[in-house]
Amino acid sequence: MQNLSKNQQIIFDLIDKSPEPLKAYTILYNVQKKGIKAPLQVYRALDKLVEIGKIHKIESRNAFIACHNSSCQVAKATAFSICEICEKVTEISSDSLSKYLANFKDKDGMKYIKYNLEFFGLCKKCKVK
Amino acid sequence: MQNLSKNQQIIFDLIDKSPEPLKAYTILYNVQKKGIKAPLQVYRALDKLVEIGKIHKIESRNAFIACHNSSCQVAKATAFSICEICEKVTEISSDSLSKYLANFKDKDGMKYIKYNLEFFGLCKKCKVK
DNA sequence: TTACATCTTGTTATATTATAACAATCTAAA
DNA sequence: TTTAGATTGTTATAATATAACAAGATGTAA
Repeated sequence: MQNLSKNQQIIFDLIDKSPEPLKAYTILYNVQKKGIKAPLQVYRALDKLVEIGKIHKIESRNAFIACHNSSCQVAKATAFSICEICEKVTEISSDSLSKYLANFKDKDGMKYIKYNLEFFGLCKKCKVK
Repeated sequence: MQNLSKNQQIIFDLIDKSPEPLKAYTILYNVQKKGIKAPLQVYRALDKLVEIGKIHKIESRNAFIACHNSSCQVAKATAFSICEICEKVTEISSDSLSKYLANFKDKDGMKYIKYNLEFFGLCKKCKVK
């Protein structure tokens, strides 16, 4: 558990308090007043935060959310549900799912400790409408 | 099962015969001699091909591969293994996996018919080296 | 067969996402 | 305290993707 650098902390705080995934350039616009001026400064912090498991990238959306699941910090094994209407993203913490996927063997008998799963559908709210 | 349009067919043929996922601009360079000159022509064909299930997008790589698994054409439920060294991508066709994921319920009891799963690791060849 | 809707194409321009390259500064451990 | 590694700052550019508009092709139902 290492300490975050200045830029990493600024960017993590922003993502952590956001109710929705943030895109790199949205982050940039929001931290310019804190002295972070260039895309690369944002991407470098994002890379590091992803690497140490503090945030995850939602690949299908090119956006980033904070991790609230202590177990995936090591494993880089992530699962999300994404609402196709309101774009709400929720990290899934299911022991059964993570166990199933960690033990899954492909046809060559290969196992994977690293994966990313994105479920798509409608969230509760959008389903009702 | 609809017929493909001219551009869709050209682009599908290229992806289908490629041993590896292709990126949009790689596709563009390879079909310019066939009269497809602009990115948008490529992206439109790709969108359609993804929509009808003839190809899949590898989200973490921004690349496209042909589908060889008839069942996902309808379901849009996809799973891949990706080698982190050689970038080889293989579509996973596992009844057990697809059944598990199709029946998976999140903590709200929600099921998802649509998902994308990307496993990361080393392929057989790269593991040996 | 016509008329209509829908899909597809072509084209230019631009938006969005991400990295290269180089130099300086900070930080923590030996 | 020195030194390796991490972090920062900066400019430029690469890579990925969409907007907007006009025209042509296609099929389908009256």
